[in-house]
Amino acid sequence: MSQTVDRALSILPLLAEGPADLGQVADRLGVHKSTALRLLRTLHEHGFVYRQQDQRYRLGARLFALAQEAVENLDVREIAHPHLVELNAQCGHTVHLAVYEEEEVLYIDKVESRYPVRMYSRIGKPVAITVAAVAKLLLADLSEPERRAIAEKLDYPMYTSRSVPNAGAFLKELAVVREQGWATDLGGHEESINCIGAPIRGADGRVVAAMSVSAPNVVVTAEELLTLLPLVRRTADTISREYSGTTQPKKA
Amino acid sequence: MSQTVDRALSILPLLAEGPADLGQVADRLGVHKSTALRLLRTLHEHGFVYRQQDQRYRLGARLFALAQEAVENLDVREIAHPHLVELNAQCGHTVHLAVYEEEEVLYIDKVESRYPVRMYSRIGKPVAITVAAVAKLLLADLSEPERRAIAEKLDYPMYTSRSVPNAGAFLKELAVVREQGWATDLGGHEESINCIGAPIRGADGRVVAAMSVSAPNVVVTAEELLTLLPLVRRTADTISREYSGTTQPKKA
DNA sequence: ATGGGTGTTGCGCATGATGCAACGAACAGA
DNA sequence: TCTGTTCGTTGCATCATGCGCAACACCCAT
Repeated sequence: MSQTVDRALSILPLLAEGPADLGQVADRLGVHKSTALRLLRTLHEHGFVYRQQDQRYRLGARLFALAQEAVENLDVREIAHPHLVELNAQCGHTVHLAVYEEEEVLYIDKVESRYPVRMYSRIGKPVAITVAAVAKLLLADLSEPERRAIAEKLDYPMYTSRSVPNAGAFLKELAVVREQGWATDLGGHEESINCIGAPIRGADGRVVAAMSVSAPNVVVTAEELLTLLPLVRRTADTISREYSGTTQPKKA
Repeated sequence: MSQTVDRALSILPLLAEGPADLGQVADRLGVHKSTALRLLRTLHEHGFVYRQQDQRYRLGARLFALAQEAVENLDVREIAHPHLVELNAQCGHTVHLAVYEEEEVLYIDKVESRYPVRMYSRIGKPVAITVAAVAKLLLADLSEPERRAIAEKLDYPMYTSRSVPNAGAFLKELAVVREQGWATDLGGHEESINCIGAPIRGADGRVVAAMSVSAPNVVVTAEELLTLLPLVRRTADTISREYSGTTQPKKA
């Protein structure tokens, strides 16, 4: 791995937190100012970094453009979106779509609840991987050795008393999810929020994405939420069919 | 500028065109395969590229996550403020900046008039949503069903005889604003105060904020205020450009 | 003037990025 | 099964390149 590139790339997440001046960047990278300057200049030439009048740097438009293309390459999102909206119209709760990539689970789409009480989640943000229903669905589809490898590597923060506590419990949960074809998170992330999810599969049967419906206790109980399971699974299946059925969007 | 970083960054736009294998990347970069491999590995470690099953590389979802985070931390106010001050210096009137959030329009910045007669408004305070120019601009950008939903939910207090009286009139007004790209409030909130506003847009063209200039009749007439429209729009556009990070000018 | 805070430049040194060549794995055809 | 091709990967010797330093330029306060 290349040291120079490594440093340059480390600048980007740092700037995502907010604008920073040369000194701050150099400090956080642990390099000399002149080094940071050279890196920033290179990033700047490629449009990944923008320099505002006060000379501070922030992320540039090019990055946003690339991100746009990156997400367009995830064509599940495009196909799924209208169905997520429709599901939200039917049940009123928050709907999420997530994918697994590089040992992380990321939300890539979200339709907000119609109820005033909303949950905090951010598309593009890594998911609480040990408890979220979508994470369980995505990991459950990995091969047994992969599942084990990841399960052992993870931390198991006890967000609540009902969070998955350790690798053993997690693997057991994944086995259940794998078997039954759907997943829940009953207060494992936030005490008062329940969640049910279903997998979206590609033509080869592999899970390519997962979706979930979340709602706080104060709106519906866990049991009531579970009555939505058939609807959620039906929606996921519809998306799966459309995703694997239609022509390949790949160009020659 | 750093050669290594330069090459690494050049890979990303290349991958945006579609997945590519090691050989293709090396060729297009004009470097040896081993070099390309090292660069790709570094990009991979940072999650900027993703390796699919067939070993080909494509852009990683991490890019999307990064951009998402950056957008959230982007502070319109910070960027807009100096421009608002300058506009105030040029015209002397009160300048407002507002955003739409959770079915409310909030003032988030204000530069006071240089004239002794000031208007009452407070940063952080909800705006008179049915009449203020900034509110019209922000709501006009919502989707048609959203606009209608909100219009129906609102109250239409008759602050003055020229206040917008009902949902129908409001929706009609929003259509006009949407079409012409600017908005006014001529005595709709307080009898003697007029106001013109323009939208500030993000990289995707969506309206992220709105700004306005307000002045009482006793200082300038409505017609005189309207002569400031080009200046206001120009300022808003400048802020939009800066906010979305569009900077070609390779500074000399 | 003076000092502390920036960002910028030129330079000599050695680190670290480079291309090569050899290797391994997967595949296809004979 | 063998043989040739085409991938990705690794170790290594070479030297280009990125490195930190120190000096400089600039802006603002005092």
